[in-house]
Amino acid sequence: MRLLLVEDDELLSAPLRHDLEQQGFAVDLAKEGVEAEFMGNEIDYDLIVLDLGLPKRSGIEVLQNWRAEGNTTPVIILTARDAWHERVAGFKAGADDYLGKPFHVEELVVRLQALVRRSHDMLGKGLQSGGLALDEERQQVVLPDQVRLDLTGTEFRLLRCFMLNKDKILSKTRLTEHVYEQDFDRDSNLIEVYIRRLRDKLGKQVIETRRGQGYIYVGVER
Amino acid sequence: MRLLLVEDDELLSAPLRHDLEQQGFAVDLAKEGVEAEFMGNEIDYDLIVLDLGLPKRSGIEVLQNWRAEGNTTPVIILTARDAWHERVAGFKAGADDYLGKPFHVEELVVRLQALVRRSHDMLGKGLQSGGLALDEERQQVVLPDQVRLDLTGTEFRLLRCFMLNKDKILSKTRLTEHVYEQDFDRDSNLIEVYIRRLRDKLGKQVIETRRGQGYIYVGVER
DNA sequence: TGATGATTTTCAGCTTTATTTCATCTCTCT
DNA sequence: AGAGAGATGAAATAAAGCTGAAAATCATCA
Repeated sequence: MRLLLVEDDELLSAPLRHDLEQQGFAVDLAKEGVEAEFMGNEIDYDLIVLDLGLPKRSGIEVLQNWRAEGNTTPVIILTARDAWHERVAGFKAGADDYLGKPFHVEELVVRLQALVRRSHDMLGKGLQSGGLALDEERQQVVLPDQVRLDLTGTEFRLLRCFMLNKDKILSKTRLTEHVYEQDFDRDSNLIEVYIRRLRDKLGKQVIETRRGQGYIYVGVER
Repeated sequence: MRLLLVEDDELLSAPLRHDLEQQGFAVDLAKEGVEAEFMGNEIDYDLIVLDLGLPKRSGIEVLQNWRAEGNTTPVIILTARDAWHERVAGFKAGADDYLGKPFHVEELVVRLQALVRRSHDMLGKGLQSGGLALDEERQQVVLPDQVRLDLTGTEFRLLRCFMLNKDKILSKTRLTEHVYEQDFDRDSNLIEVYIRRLRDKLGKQVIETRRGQGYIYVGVER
């Protein structure tokens, strides 16, 4: 899955790139508009993540030029959380989706996967893993017997993180980083509390404890 | 933009499907009448392209059954160039447009886009969703028992937005964008106020709250 | 134009729910 | 047994949403 990331801010692009690669994308990085336009046209990407607000050439313009060239690669744009006009302009220019900054990497990944699925016409619902399915639309988890449970925002993000990393150990710090924006390192047992809530809702065995290392999502057994 | 293509001739459907997908439609294919009828009723398509002259069940019959079910998805029918009687029958059965075979794909795409626009902008006859119907003329909502309620302009726009997106979470910002043009003062509880008014008129359960996410229209229960 | 009624918008206090903290308990490893 | 890591339940805090009423706006018509 080849992806072009257009982002001028190194502070943002470096970790983002890392996370996306973690998720299995082959990431190319373009740091400014002209370069982005060239790469987007030359290479056949599966996806493009475009940060609006580039220095030289505006992201909108780059996108317009791609579309004018007949390039139909799915594009998701990143905008400031409240820049409504940018989004509209983005859609008009041919964007397929947008995401407001700041965002959780998981959220971006989910949107990207949705875009890929859409563009491949592989209609499918949400993320499925270990016998559970996530319904992003309604922020619910679907159990094997089709029963749906409501989750709170934090519970949902945490569970998504687990489901994206089934059978992998996730340290508490890693989980904290993914569930909460940015830093956040207060010494608190938040993760423990939410692990408990998830276990209450999904069953105790779904998330195992690896003492001293973290937690691991093993899914529900049949 | 989700589209159902009902076409039994593989030689025609395969390239057509490809072209439509190229144009940005998510295409589902039904190869014969019974299947088509089922899919059209189960899935909430934006458009249906229906080839008359299916083997088992006639396309006309399928269309009639959809309409009988209250399904108002825009339907464009494909007929032989000279079969004017089929066209008449098609319109009587509730088709929104027709196209004679053979045709250029571009022509079909243009008609489809026009149809979408028409159905989204004006919804001429009346949108039906979740047991409620809208009377655009009189700006009223029609309850399952045929009782009519007057709505104010804002209430009406808001409800229409919900009915077009049944069972989907709509965030307050998204709703604001639909109900009010352009940008808008962000910190105001207008949406909450109008949600309340709608609930007062339609019943509390019709619109559910997904705290932190938005609202979701689930229709009236039977 | 100015009065009237309808509709839209604002506001402040209230209720509900989610998040976070905290104190205490339990387990496991040495 | 003791120390560290995690679990648990309850309580405090902070958000998000709800509500009723009043103020502002708009439309209509005499």
